[in-house]
Amino acid sequence: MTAPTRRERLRTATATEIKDGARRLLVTGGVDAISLRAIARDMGMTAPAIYRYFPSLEALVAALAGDLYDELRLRLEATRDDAGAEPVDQLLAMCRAFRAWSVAHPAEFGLIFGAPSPGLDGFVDDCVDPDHPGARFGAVFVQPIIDLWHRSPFPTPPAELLRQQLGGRLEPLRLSHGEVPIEVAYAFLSGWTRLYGLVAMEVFRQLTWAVTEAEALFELELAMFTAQLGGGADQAGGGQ
Amino acid sequence: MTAPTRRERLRTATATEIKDGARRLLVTGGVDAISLRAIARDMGMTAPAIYRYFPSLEALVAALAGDLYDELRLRLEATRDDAGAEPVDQLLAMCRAFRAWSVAHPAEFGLIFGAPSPGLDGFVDDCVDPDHPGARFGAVFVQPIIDLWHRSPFPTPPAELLRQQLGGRLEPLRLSHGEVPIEVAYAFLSGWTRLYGLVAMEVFRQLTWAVTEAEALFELELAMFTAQLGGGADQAGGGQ
DNA sequence: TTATTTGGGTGAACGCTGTTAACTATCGCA
DNA sequence: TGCGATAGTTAACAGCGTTCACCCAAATAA
Repeated sequence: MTAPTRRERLRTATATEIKDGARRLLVTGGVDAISLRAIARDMGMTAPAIYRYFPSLEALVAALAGDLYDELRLRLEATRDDAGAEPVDQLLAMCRAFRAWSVAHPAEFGLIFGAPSPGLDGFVDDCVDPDHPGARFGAVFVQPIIDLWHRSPFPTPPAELLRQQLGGRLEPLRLSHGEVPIEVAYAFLSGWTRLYGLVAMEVFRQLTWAVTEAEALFELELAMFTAQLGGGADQAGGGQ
Repeated sequence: MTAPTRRERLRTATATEIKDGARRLLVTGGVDAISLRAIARDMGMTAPAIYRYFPSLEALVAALAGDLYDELRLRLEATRDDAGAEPVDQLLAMCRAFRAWSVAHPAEFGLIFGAPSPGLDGFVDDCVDPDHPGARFGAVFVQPIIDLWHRSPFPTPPAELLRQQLGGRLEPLRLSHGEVPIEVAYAFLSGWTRLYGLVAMEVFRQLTWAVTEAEALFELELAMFTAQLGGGADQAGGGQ
């Protein structure tokens, strides 16, 4: 790991400038608005020059998606580290931070958590690799749940039932986290899908026909979830 | 409502042929692959002719989205009508049918339940209108839950808490369903977001890094949910 | 029956897009 | 000083949504 040469510094600087331009277009006009020509125009370049940095538009978008996963994960890790030692407090803070980032960045959320366009199929399917930004993000919730489980086991379906129903289907998870108690694995999957569903429906505006101010519903669900965990420290409150 | 003239018949026939072509392109190549020129080519026409039927590509995609909402809603209504008189059985059958349709039609699911592209902003925001296909679809789950609530009230958070937290924010829902008990409104929102989250994560392949065969997880969650409703008729089972 | 209006379809064109090819200038190194 | 890699250029191709002017056949009116 030697110091980067001048060439390398310029190269990564240009690459991030390209990705910044792509993100700006993503935010203002959606994923369809990301165009090599527009990015190059904003940079005072011509479009073919971008091919020195990314082999195609889709590869650029995939790289941007990876960066967004990392940005969100770093945000959640910082939130966890600031939330004290109680795992339940860490989890609550992370859930709120996840929603806050998602609501504040709907276009970015849509890119990484929405319907994968066929061009990004490769990117999303590579998630089986534990080093994939998507997998690294997903894993950020696992450790706090393990901690919580060891500190004060929360009620779950009986382990025999879980083993029978989920059994060997959790091997991808085990591959990245070693031996995770199956109750923890289930709690993670159940909780993560609930969190995702709630936030995605709000960001995608799928609830406007039924409810206004989805944040109230979010805080309510959070309170119900912690109550289900066996009554944690911070219940309800916290959301105005 | 007089009989349609010959002109009108031909017109609607051509319009549905256009939408069929659009759907075919959606399925094979994603939403980006829907192009007026490709549709027209497949029909033996030229692209500008389509403008006699739809004012723009986005309008065509919005119309297709509306049709897909209706298709899914009709499917779920048929499922409900075939599921006997017990509301809990109706709900379980509808949940399974929702997942089955979504897994079988990932591209269509992505169009109507994924990230809304800025071009479809108008379409999704119009969901506040109860006659909007999206709102009509969402409402399909409400009535069975009302029935279930009246037949055997399931445990919910106390009504005072719900009123305090959700209060007037449910007016859009009330607008389409009249006076819905607030416990029912909460149960609907909570259950629908859970169902959506689980199915969307499977269809969008957001769980591949953690679990294989998401159907097992789905059936497990379904069993947990019915248990939470106070132990229903059909528990677990049903999914191999 | 004849004249006319309407509606559906065509062809050409504009400006945009991703991508490739050939070419050029510059930077870093021996 | 000279050479090779690197980063950029221009030109071009094919495809896209969209608009315009035009045309023809079918339905309608006289």
